[in-house]
Amino acid sequence: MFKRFKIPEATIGRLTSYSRFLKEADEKGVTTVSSQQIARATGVTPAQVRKDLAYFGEFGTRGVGYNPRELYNYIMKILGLDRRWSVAIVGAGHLGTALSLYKGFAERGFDITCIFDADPEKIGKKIAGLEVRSLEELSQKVKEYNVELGIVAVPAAAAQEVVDIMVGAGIKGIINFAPVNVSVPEDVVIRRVDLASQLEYLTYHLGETR
Amino acid sequence: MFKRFKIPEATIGRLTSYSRFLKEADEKGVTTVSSQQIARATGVTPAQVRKDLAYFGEFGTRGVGYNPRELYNYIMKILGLDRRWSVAIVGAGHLGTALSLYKGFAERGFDITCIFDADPEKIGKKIAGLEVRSLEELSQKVKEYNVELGIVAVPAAAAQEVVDIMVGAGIKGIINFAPVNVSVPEDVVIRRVDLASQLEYLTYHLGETR
DNA sequence: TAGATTGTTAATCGATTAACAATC
DNA sequence: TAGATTGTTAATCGATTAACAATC
Repeated sequence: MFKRFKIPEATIGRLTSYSRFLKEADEKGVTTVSSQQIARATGVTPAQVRKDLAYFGEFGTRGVGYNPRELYNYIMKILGLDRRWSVAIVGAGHLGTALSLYKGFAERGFDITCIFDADPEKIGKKIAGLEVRSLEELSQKVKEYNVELGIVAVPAAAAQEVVDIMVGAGIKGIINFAPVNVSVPEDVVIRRVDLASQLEYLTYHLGETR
Repeated sequence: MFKRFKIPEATIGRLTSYSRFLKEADEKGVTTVSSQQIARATGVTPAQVRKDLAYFGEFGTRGVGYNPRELYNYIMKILGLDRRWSVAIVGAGHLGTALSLYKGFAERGFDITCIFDADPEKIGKKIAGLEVRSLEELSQKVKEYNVELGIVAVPAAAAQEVVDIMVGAGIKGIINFAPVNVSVPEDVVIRRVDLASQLEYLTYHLGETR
């Protein structure tokens, strides 16, 4: 879309944090921000900010700075967040339930529209106003709700099978919370979030300072 | 501890995945693995594997390879996982509850030993066999249970205050699930896990392929 | 010894930072 | 115009990969 050449993965993460600062600035009524202000607020260098933005276009005015609202809108467009996304969660256990109820998703444009589980005990129950459905219904509901993104919150042993079903139904982007790597076709984007690994980073760094 | 010079952050993440492969190999009774086998299993180059290990020492035998059990043990030591860690969770909402019940932590040596919440409605309830306690008790319980790591699963507005209490009690490593950046003293390691950002990476990459 | 694989150095690649011309 | 700040190029820094001597 915007991508003309290879963009560092880290740039995308930084754009997210720039956008949060810009939104706040706009809400405060600020009409101009400099790369230095963005940099200070997000903990990077001003050159980094300008370089990150330069990958996608020219959004500022020399000698002046950036308009926070305009730049925010550009970044949201770059990140694909200038519209809402329909998301399915598979796994209605504790984690799946917690994620279904998490308000932060809707705030960033992600609507949890359906929840699935394999356990007959859970099917039919309501979470966040949504009925938990069987995996057999997934394909149909994905079409019905225009689901494009999925979240996997099932045990490791079930993850690959669940992902296959999701991919088969046409889901194009998946977050995997199961502690196992799963494979997907080339055109599907998958990202694994490993909860235990997060703690492992801490213990390594604590050992380091000893 | 092992660190003699600066080690790439990515190396630490890769060590984690090497360790998982090595454990499996050992359990299968394999007595020798090569850097090439480790590389294939974890999706990196053999040179990368050897380089990552070289930061910490010499663990293989030239012409032969590595002993999976030995190398696993070395890596666990490097990561600070050659012992168990006591972890406190603050926030007994849906996410805090899900994390308290998550079995994957104990498997990697992390024992959730106490759970705290500010809400009087939740205090006294039991989650995963543990009583939810008030924040006033945090400092005392941290000492009692030798807590060194903490997980923050509270709303954004409460996160900084909660982190301050944790740091005051002597907790040295924190995972923050609240959607806000919090500050800590230099000697405390903090890592933020932003759930909505995970989905934002997907939408960017989906836009890219359009 | 011949074959294999490590540990390490040198080459390459990529990302960040510094510097500055363009321009408001 | 003078001062400020962008967009971009060049310099630097750091991480990955390739190559190979050491050695089992």
